[in-house]
Amino acid sequence: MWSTRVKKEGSTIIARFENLEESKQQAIRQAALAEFAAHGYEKASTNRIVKAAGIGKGMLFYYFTSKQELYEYLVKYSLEFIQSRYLDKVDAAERDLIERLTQLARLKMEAQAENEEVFQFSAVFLQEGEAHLPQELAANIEEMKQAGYKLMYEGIDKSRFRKDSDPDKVFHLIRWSIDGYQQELLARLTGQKLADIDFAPYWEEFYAYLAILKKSFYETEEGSR
Amino acid sequence: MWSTRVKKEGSTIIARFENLEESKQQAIRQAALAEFAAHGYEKASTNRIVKAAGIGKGMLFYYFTSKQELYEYLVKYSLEFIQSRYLDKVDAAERDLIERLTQLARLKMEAQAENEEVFQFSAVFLQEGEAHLPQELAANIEEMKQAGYKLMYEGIDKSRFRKDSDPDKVFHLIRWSIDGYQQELLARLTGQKLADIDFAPYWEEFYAYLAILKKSFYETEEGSR
DNA sequence: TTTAGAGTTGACCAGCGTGGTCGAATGTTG
DNA sequence: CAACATTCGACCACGCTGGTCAACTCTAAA
Repeated sequence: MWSTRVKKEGSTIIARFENLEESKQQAIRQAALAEFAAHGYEKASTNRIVKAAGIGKGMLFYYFTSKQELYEYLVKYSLEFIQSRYLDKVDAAERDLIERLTQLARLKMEAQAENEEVFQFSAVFLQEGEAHLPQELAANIEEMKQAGYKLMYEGIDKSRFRKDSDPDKVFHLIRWSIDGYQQELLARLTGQKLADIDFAPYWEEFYAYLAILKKSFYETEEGSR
Repeated sequence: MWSTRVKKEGSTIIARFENLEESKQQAIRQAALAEFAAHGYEKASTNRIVKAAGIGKGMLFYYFTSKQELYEYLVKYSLEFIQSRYLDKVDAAERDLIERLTQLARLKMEAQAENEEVFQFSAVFLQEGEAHLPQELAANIEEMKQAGYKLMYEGIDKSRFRKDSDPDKVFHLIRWSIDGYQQELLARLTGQKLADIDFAPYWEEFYAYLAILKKSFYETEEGSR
């Protein structure tokens, strides 16, 4: 049936994995992502991965030739996930800083609720750097970093900020404030499954903070007064 | 000479360590702090510690009966260090939030420059929780957490904030802003020895941010206008 | 000079967890 | 039936673990 790719000459061993039912792929991926996220490359254990994934040891090395290849696959997968489920959704035409950051926060939250492990794992491979990775993948990581950077810093209309202060500094103060709220919220929510949480009350709280930020850092609309 | 404590009945094995020359104690302590900070309790290696400290394997277990005891000693040491070199120096009578946070930031920076490893290690044992620790020490950790919390949240005069916004929210926004600057500065400075850095320009930059915060979040002094 | 004992070393130990292999068992397909 | 893909976990060699200990040096008192 779907065995075409496997039978062909030049089929990669990894194709065996990609032709698995999605639910099984997902189980293995999540187990592996969580393991690497928790321990980093060197100290991650393939034994713990297979146990958590509910498969025999042999299968992991039937799907992937080595721990290394598994890791590379996960990096590639995470990169694609973050790009398509998060970065691509951002409207770069939004020139208002608070609107932009709110969008970033909301989309990231949604993507994170969809697959928490990917984001935890990405923190690991961003920190571990090029070690254990072919240069091509390392370049892809750098690209994604750049893309994220642009989404955060580029095309913002700083003329809306209060005129009596350095707009670059105001920019950062707003960014830090929103980051701070996000971080603290995430800390408050540790232990719970993100996907199960009703975020409505938190968004309300968040908007109250934004209102204060606008009042404090934006030029008032009514000229003098 | 200083062998009195060792010869006495009831002398602890750890006294051998405490009677060493300070420089040697320091070498061992720093090596161990760095190792535990980098790897956590379980994955920290006593072999790497002795190598980094420049002593033979045997000596570590001559000074400390076990890895566990070494860990407990380091926790105790770090607690005392942070208390005496940081928390105790804070002037809790300062009721202005920005002044208080500035003080906190400055004192923490100074203490961190004095012994970076202690702070990195403290992040580890705060996260690892009570595991590997006698309840008495765990209680001490909790005390220090509380003390830190009070220094950050207690006795602040929120009446100075702009009247048109929820003072608790303004409080947090200011806190996040200052935290954000501190974190970003620390990130910018990774790799350099904190102790070697001339912080003067950074403090200047910091004060520029504070001026904006005051202008934006504090009630203006000149009544109406 | 002898000697007791503190200080110091690193080879060594049993044990465990590692990434990876493989023969055998079990589908699945023709 | 045969051919082949899939699945398993016992097994392997190995590296590193926390901890021990016989041997050695150093110091200082007798």
